Amino acid sequence: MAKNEPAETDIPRTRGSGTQSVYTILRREILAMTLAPGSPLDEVRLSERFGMSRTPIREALLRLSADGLVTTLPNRNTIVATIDFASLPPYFDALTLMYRVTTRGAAMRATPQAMGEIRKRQAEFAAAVAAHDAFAMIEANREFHVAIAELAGNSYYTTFFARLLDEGRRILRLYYRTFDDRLPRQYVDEHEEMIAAIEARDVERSDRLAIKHAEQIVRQIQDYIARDLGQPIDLAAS
Amino acid sequence: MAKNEPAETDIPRTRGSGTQSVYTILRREILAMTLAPGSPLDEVRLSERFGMSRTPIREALLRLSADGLVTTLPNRNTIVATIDFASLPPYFDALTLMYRVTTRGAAMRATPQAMGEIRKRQAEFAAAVAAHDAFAMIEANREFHVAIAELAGNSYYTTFFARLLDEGRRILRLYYRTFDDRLPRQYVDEHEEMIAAIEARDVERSDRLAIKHAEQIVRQIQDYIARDLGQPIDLAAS
DNA sequence: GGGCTATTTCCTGTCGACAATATGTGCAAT
DNA sequence: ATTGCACATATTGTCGACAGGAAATAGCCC
Repeated sequence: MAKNEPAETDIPRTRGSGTQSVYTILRREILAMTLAPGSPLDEVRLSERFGMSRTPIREALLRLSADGLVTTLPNRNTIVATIDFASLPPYFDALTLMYRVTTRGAAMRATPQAMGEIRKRQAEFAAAVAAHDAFAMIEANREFHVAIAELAGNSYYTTFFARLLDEGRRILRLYYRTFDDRLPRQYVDEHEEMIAAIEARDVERSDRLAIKHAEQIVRQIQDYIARDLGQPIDLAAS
Repeated sequence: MAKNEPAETDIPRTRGSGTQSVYTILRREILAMTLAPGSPLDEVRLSERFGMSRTPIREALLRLSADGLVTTLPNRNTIVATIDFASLPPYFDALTLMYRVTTRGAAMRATPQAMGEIRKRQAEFAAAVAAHDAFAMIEANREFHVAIAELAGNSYYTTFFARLLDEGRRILRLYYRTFDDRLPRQYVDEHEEMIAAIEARDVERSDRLAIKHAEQIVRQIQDYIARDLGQPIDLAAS
């Protein structure tokens, strides 16, 4: 890399936007796995990259740390949070529960006009699947479920669920990396069923669909992990 | 206040402990309602109080902001987060759900030695009730339920639940302020029942007790709010 | 040559200062 | 008296610099 690499933004940014933009960019890169888990995040290097002082960088890292996306090693450095496969079963439990609670809640409060946002997200999801764009699909999936959670109208659930879904984005990214373009049309159909059940205000059916949807995802990822861990380890590489 | 008020700590603190201690102290004061909701938190004044520069103060405030305990008004100041009574119903929903999930989970994984921590917390809770110490009781109650959540072994639930319980501490503080020393022995008994059900690994009974316990708390606080809002407002005070 | 210790180096934690912005205040005009 | 604008003030957002710790390196003793 050249010595005087121009910073990411040379236009003088507005006051207060520094932390925000760094946070948003790093967050996106972490979730997209552009920044691999465990990668060191050097404050000085980041400040050079973004063309600002270390202070806004530090604040962005602090926010990421609160989100659980990075780990701060005191007096040493900050690294991208690693993915702990041991805690996947609890993760799936929590995810399933939130799928259920938010879908049930949405079914209880569904109104015709409130379905618009959800349908829009579903359309984006379907488009991403059709375009074989795994990244866009994962993002649209998150937005779809968050939209349902917002309809349910409990901000505690929405916040917690959004966090779980974000954490899951990295795992899904690992998962879909293995079969790049064969994205599951099945999820699109399941989403459609959920929309129908919510719109019909059928709470119990929504609940069953949420469970089914969650089980689907959990099973697929567990299969992937089992397959992956079953593969012979290349001892020579160490 | 004197001009050269000595700072809270004059001993030179160890590197990295600045942010941590400020965070801990402010957090405690906010949860104990020593710092009233809406109180302004001035960085300069805090830096004078704690005898350190604004930087560690800012980082502590940032962490509190991530916890939802303070609200940052951009380019203006930071205030202690207000209590939004409108969002109490969703809060109670979430709290009840987490009571249930963690108690069920604990009942599924109960082992004789794992009950020790829970019993210890319950003893502290009972002692606080006997001593008519509302603050200690609220804190012990939180620790009791977090201990159950930890036995359940799902860190996602534990984290979320702990956050909910913390947020509830301020509401409970409002509540118990009204009848200072008449602390409900009833909760002690309910806790005992829960311990027994968990130890017996009776999941369904644990669940029922969790629901009952949650309903109890919700009802009492709702009564309190209804009573409070029903009281005539002293217009002269404005 | 190997293990222990001193030194160096890199990076973070903290500091004081400056710049930008929002609120409050005073004045003038209607 | 009230509204609008300019100014003053207070508080945050950002910066560059320095100091303290931990890992990496070099030196020393065996």
